[in-house]
Amino acid sequence: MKKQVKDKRTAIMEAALKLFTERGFHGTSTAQISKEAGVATGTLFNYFPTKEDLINSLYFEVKGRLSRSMGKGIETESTFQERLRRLWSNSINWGVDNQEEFHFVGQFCSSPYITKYTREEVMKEYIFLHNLVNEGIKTGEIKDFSPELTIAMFYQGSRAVVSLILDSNVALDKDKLIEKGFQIIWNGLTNK
Amino acid sequence: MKKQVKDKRTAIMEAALKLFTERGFHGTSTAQISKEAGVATGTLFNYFPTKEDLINSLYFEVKGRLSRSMGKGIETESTFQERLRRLWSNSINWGVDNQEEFHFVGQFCSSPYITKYTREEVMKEYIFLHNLVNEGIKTGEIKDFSPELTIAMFYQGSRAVVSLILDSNVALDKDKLIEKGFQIIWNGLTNK
DNA sequence: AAAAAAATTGACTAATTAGTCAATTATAGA
DNA sequence: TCTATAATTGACTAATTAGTCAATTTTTTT
Repeated sequence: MKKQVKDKRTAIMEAALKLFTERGFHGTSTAQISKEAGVATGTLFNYFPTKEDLINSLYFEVKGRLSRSMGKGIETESTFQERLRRLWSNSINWGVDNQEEFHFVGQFCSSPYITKYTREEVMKEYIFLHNLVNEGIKTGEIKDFSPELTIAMFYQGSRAVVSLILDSNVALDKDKLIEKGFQIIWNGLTNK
Repeated sequence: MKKQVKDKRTAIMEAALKLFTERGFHGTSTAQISKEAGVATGTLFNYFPTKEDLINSLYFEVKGRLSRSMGKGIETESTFQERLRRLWSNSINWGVDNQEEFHFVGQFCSSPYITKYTREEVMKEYIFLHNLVNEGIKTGEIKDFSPELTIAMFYQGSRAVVSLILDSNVALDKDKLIEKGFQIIWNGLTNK
């Protein structure tokens, strides 16, 4: 008895996420995805006209989830530093709690299958990050490096910490590592 | 008239680098690689028993080139800060000057085609980096975060700067960006 | 120069691919 | 209930795939 499929579109995306991450884009056939999702091969093409559409939709969806996780609760923080720290820990915790998504993004963010259009649409979901950084620069809380540089260092830094936590086989203190990473970024962006 | 192929193995690797980066691993056929390299399909399998062997050899080779570029000239620098700065600019300049390699590494560093063995062999090429960081920690020049965290933040930070330089369509001052990036990392790792 | 060894070739194969479409089943509106 | 519309199915196809191997060419050794 197959597990009941509530929403076939979702089932297809979940199957694709798993298989693309495991075996790559062309390494995964549409037949495999359909089978894993519990639908017929034709059904996949009802929801996604091509395999490339599927991975682009998936990429957009996953990056959207990340951006929403990142922003969770920042409005409750009172200082700029606390807001940035929250953003930092949110990012890292998302990666640790959603390994499949984390690796998927890492594998496909610079892959040729993701179109320029998708990349641009994804960018729009991260405007709040730009706003926050600009605010910090304006109030002088962080130094005036270019906002793009600041964001890129912040984002890649957070990915570095997630990889470190995931790759490590010894049980290390996750929260301590998150805080240490934040110290590096915060000290780097401010300058006492 | 085909351009003369001095070394077929090299030609195959160069072709594979270009095509894998452009179209992904399974998106590139061995026939395409052979054609691009100017050899017969059978020749490829003389040098690399399987397609997976080819990409693993290529990954090892490219990461090796990066590590050698990174280390270039550090022995001539007199202070720890200058050695780290040199490492930083070497990394970034390598990425900017070798875009294909840079994107290849980004695309395949967390891909399922690269074996655990290859990853471990690659790691060995970066021991000098660990040594340098440990030296800096021991002499107190940088703060005692874990060496792994330090290296991960440093490496991902340098990749962030390369991406920023490559993605930017406006002509921005590369050297200024490299120096700004270094300030962030240096301020982050020390704490005045 | 002749013989032996090594490198190179490309036609070939069995398996797999993304995507189609006519037929079937499920859903919704009257 | 009956009808119309929408969703789902899976057998099918033309193209492509990684890898093989007997024959040929090139290089090395004597």
